[in-house]
Amino acid sequence: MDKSQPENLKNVGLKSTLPRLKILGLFESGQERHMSAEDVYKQLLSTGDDVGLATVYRVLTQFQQAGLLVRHNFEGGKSVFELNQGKHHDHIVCLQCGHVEEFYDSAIESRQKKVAAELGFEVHDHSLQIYADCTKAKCPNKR
Amino acid sequence: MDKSQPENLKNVGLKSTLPRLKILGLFESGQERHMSAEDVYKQLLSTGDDVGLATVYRVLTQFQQAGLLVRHNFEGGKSVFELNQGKHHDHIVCLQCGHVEEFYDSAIESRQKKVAAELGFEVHDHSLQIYADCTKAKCPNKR
DNA sequence: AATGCAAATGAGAACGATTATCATTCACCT
DNA sequence: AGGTGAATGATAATCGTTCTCATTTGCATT
Repeated sequence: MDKSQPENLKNVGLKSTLPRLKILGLFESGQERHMSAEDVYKQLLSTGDDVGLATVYRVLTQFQQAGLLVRHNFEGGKSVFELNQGKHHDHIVCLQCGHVEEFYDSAIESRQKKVAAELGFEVHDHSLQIYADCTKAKCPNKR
Repeated sequence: MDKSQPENLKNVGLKSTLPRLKILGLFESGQERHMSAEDVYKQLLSTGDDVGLATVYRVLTQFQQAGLLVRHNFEGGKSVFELNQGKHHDHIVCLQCGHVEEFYDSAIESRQKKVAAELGFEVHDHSLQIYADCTKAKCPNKR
């Protein structure tokens, strides 16, 4: 199984504490790929692995800064995190069910770099979301 | 000059009241293209055209729903609005000074449609922001 | 294995952006 | 001009998130 080795945390300069191991383990379990702080908090509560909400927020931010997680700001105000698996991608978010699908398009990526360069900007990051209705059967069509 | 004709509001089904005319006029004045609710509120205060903050929020949302304004959710939590002038575009946001530059790239647009279609989604909307450092002299490099 | 200490945690207060409530005021029709 | 339902403004409430600070914990050292 996946056991979120303490080494993972040590390697990025974070002391391996119980709350941090539980939170990382939750992302590594692969149950849910995209989770908000609230999602993580409730998930841990439900399994009896209580971690304070403040700690969840702190740890998620630390993990993001350490590069273990990636933060997304979709519509709706709240931040969503996912495990950073190296390969950058963008998202399509279903407006009906909230389901998130990932995609990568090299043409889009390269055009972005070109456009920014032409305007005299040095790109740090970008954020692309497509909001759509997912027409597939698997869409429960319900938030 | 620009006088935000009452007709503009009537046409979209909104009673033309003083607060609404002032807010629309502010966007039409072209002083500042991208403004948050707070920006609008302060701007109106500074010219003595007092409008309650709650009203600013309400009116901005109504204008967005009516299609007069477009709402953007850049990083940083607060919503930013701009006059809807028909032509869609994306944004580059300077992480130093917060300056916003607009761009449109048809290659990016068409690739998005294609990608979504391949994944079985019906696109409603999309949101693309490039976060960068603006290297131009005009950048005050300060938030 | 016991000790010490800085770093991490948790409970709750505080915060910033936004929305809801509700009494008062206004736009507009007759 | 007058009546009425919609719009406004002051304020309370809400939501996601961060801060504060007393207590606990990881872990290196005895």
